[in-house]
This record gives sequence, structure tokens and C-alpha cells, in this order.
Amino acid sequence: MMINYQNLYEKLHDAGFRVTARKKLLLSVLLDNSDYLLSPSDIIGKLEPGTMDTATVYRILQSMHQAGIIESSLDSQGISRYKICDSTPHHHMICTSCGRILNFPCNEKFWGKYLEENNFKETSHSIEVFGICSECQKKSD
Amino acid sequence: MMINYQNLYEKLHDAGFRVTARKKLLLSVLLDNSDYLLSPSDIIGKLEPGTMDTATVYRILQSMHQAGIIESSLDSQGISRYKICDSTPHHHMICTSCGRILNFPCNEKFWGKYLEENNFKETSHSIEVFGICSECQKKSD
DNA sequence: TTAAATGCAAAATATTTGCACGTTG
DNA sequence: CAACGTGCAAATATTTTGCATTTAA
Repeated sequence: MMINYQNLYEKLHDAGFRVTARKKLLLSVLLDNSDYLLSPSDIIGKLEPGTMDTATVYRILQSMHQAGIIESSLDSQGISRYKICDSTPHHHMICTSCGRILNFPCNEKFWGKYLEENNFKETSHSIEVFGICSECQKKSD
Repeated sequence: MMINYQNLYEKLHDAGFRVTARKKLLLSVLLDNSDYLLSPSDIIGKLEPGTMDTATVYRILQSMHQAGIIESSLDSQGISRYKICDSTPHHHMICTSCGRILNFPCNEKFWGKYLEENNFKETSHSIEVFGICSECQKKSD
């Protein structure tokens, strides 16, 4: 990964947001957990109690998402989860046991021909594969 | 489509649920809107006021999902949405303008080789393509 | 008849908002 | 210093739960 703080700070700044202590702190949590999708409460749980208000976490996540430095998705319970954007477009295999994320590339849009057939103008897509990762399979043996 | 009420009632019954007036009513709403993903409040909005309690709608949707006669997904706001299960496995192209759903088949798992590479045991997947359908494109011209 | 279904009210949870104050640029 | 960020408290919104009553099988 070529992710570095300065680069992320710049992106925040370029999107019109101020680079504050809270944003730096929240960013460090996300970087320390780049293999996982974190919910707002996960993030709060990883901080010293009283470090940051819930509303602040939500607002910062919103800013970072707007600045394009984090990606979001909804878990099976409808809770928002976030992680630092990866450099290349891809999709996720999400282990439902440990929560770890494995990436896989999106070389070919196998649905491309259906877009054409239906004259459907795609704006985005969401592809997630759920299951059990190699390590968790071993554990349950 | 080969969907008929008797068949659905049987599936509910076989899953251990009673076939009640509310369930029949809710089912008719879903069948009348099988091209759309309906949220609980969408469903309530399509019924005469006071016909069914919110909690009842949630409980029935849960039962129907458990009985395997409806499929669920989360919209961009994290709200649960439901529709009658289609007979063949497939994915959805969802028009973000009118909400209509177009189906496309899942012939080939293009991510199959990544499952093998990572020894990842898939249990389920979620594939959704968002965009603007043909009709809505025309409207905006 | 009796276990499941329902309505009602209240609770739980996630997320948002208004406002006063603090901080960045 | 002026605009943006933050904490706090309260408001929304969705979904769940407890309990008394009704109803399907």
C-alpha cells in the first residue's frame, strides 16, 4: 500500500475540510484497521473513552467519505461501516466470522451485456461475497 | 412467473407459520409490486390506514423471509427492503430514479478463482448494480 | 383449546440536528 | 477574525420487545 498521512490530509484539505486533531486521530484508527470495515461504534470503542463525541465521529466520517478517502458499506444489520479507500478498484470477500476483508479485482463486468440489452445506464455497483476465510476455517476444525 | 398464492401459503405453512388475514394482505401488496423493493413503510403506505400495525408488518416480513418467500436487501440509507423471491437465481439492476428492478442472471461467478486462491468458503453474495433505467433516461431528455 | 399472531405502548439502536463554544487557516 | 469543527443534549427514524387479547389450526 502507498497510503500515507500527508496524502490523506491533502485530500481532506482539497475537499475543503480542515485537518483537525480529531480527523487525524480517526484516520489513524482507520489506517490501523485497514483490513476491516469499522462501524462508528467500533471506532469509538478503539479510542480512549471520552476522546471524541459520537456526533463528531459521524460528521468526520461523512466528511472523509465526501473527500473520497474512505469507502462505506452497510452490514447485514444496516449499520454503516467504513474503511480507507484502496488504491485500485476491487470488491470484497468478507469473513462473517472474524470480519476480515479480502480483496479481489473487478476485471470484467460480467453484467455488461445486460446493461446494453436493457439500455441501463450504470452509475455504481455493489459486490460483496460473504463466507468464512481460510484462517477461521482452520480454527473451527 | 409461476407465482401463485396457494404455493406461497403452503410455503408459509410448511415453515411453521399460520396463514392469517394479515399475511395474505401483505403478500398481495408484495405481489402487486413485484418489480420493486418495498420498505416496511412503503408497505404500510399501500394499505388502508389502520389496517396493520408497524410491529406486525416487521414480524410478518421476518416470517416470510424465514419461510424463503421474500428476499431482502438494504437500500442506500440502510432501510430494509423486500420483494417476492424470483424463481431463478439472479441479481438486480436498480433504477435510482424510479426504483424499478431489472433482473439479470448470474451465469458465471467471475470471482470463483479468487475463492480458490484464498481458500475462502462462500456462503452468500450480494450483487447490485445501480443506475438509470431506459424509461427514466427518456423522461429526462 | 392452545400455541401463534396481533395491537398497543414503550424500548432499543443508529443517526442527525441545533446551538454555544472552541479551533483552524 | 471569520468560518469551520466539536461537544452536548435533544430529536428522528427504524426496528424490536413485552404484554394482554385475539385467532388460526
